[in-house]
Amino acid sequence: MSNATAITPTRDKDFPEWYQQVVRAADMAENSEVRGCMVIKPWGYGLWENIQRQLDAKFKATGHVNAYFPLLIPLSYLEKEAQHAEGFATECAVVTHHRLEAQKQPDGTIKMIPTGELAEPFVIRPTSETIIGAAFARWVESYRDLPLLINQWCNVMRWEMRPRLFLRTAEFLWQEGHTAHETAEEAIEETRTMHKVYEDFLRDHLAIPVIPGEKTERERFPGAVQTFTVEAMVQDKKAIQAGTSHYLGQNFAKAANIQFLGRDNTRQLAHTTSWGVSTRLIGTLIMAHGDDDGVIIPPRVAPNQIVILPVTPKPETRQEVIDACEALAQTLRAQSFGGEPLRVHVDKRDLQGGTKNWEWIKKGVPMRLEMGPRDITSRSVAVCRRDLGPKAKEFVPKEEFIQSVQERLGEIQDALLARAKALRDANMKKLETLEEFKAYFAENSEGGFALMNWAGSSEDEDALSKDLKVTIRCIPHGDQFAEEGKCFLTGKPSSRRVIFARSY
RNA sequence: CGGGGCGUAGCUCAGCCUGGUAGAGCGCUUGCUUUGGGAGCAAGAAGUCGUCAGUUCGAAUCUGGCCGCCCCGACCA
Repeated sequence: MSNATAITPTRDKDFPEWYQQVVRAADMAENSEVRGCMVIKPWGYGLWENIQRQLDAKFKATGHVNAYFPLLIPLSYLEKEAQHAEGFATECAVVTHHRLEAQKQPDGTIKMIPTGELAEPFVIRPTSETIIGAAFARWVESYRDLPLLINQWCNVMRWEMRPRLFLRTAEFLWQEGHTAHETAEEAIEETRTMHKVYEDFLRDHLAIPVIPGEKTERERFPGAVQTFTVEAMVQDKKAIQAGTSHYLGQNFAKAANIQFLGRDNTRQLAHTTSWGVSTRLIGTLIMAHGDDDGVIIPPRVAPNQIVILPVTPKPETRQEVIDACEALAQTLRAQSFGGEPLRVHVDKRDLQGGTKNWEWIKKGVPMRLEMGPRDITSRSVAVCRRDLGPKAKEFVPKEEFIQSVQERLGEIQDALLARAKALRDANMKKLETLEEFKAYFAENSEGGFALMNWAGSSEDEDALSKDLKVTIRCIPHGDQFAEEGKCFLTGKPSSRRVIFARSY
């Protein structure tokens, strides 16, 4: 093959199409016969399992426990919180029947006809605030029952108009944390804690730098009092919301009647929160780190961190090479990275070396090792780092490699974070006027994160969104965004810059 | 839900305008050659041309209904 890159088109040529091709080339997922629903293949699911396990440990460390709630939500539950109901109304799958009747057709085939209409339809959960709220109402009687700190790993369904693998599918996997607290302060504290957990996880595990901040009213979760978000920038300079945590006030407690007898012997409504990340993280990771040869997975979450490719030019030495590779794999598996045993795979398939090599490049394995007869003799391995070019290869004495493997994986992890951070910082710009703003987000311009002093209304936001397809991604936390100035649209005084960007 | 396009082998598509029941590339299988490398040559397997109906001696090709998918908008973790 003479292709300069493994993926066509390249990122520059057509980013959305590149994304689709990368997912396919990495064999992570495919569209299924069910509209909007994907099949997550082992390589993609393995990544999800690692994300899941590592995040779960962080949830446990912050005092949460896992539980599981029904997939189906009584329609009436959704009617209890008006804003929430409206927010999800247009994307709900509804279950109306509970049995089928087989009808024989004249041509001998069978048609299944739904019968047994339900008195009250169920909605397939788009999120579980309402049904978990109902459980909380039963579980909470006294302030002594609080806080309630629950997480659930599950699938949810939102009937999206335009699905895209990992980024927006009708069914997706996620975790949703739901907590109930005695006071507003404590609930807000919980919301901020989880917001921080997401920020840390994205940075330290996925090597994605994010900007933590708060959503404006317009972008807020339906029914929430405050929504916090971590916003990432991907390589086409668009923003993607990578995780959210919501302070729900007493809105859902009121709707579900989560009441407790307080320390002062009066009945009070609980303050609740919810927070979640989804398989969208995988899409974010791909768009943040991928290159024109495919995905690049940060070592901490890679299904395999190291793949060993036996080089077997002659049949008579094949077994010897494979044995040596297996032995090396065993040695490496005894080592750890990020607190977990190294995940090492020996690719013994009887395929051409180049084919296997490119396959793992496209899948984004952080490190590839090649070992052949000559390397056995010289007691060395050929080391290829995925974050460097496909041809970059370093011959390292085997013992030295074993000794330095942690450090080497750490370097890749760090390099990916540094690269993503450099991209984001280079595409974040303070602008002052509406003219500059319009030019920044003009049809053919690159765009990015525009940092703007802002004091506009939701209606102003709406207008900008319709006009330029740009929204306020967040009101960022942190001193570097605090700045006295005038709103670029309304001229009103503003003490903080917000982030505008096009988004996924 | 509006506006446009498309449904032909596992994948990407040609053929349709000018009706005569199927083709290419990639992938797959086998063999030979090659190989520190996504190689070459040869042979082979694989499609009731989305679906239902109409026109016709005859339909992938013309006409209509239905279903599905893709792109552009509104919605979105």
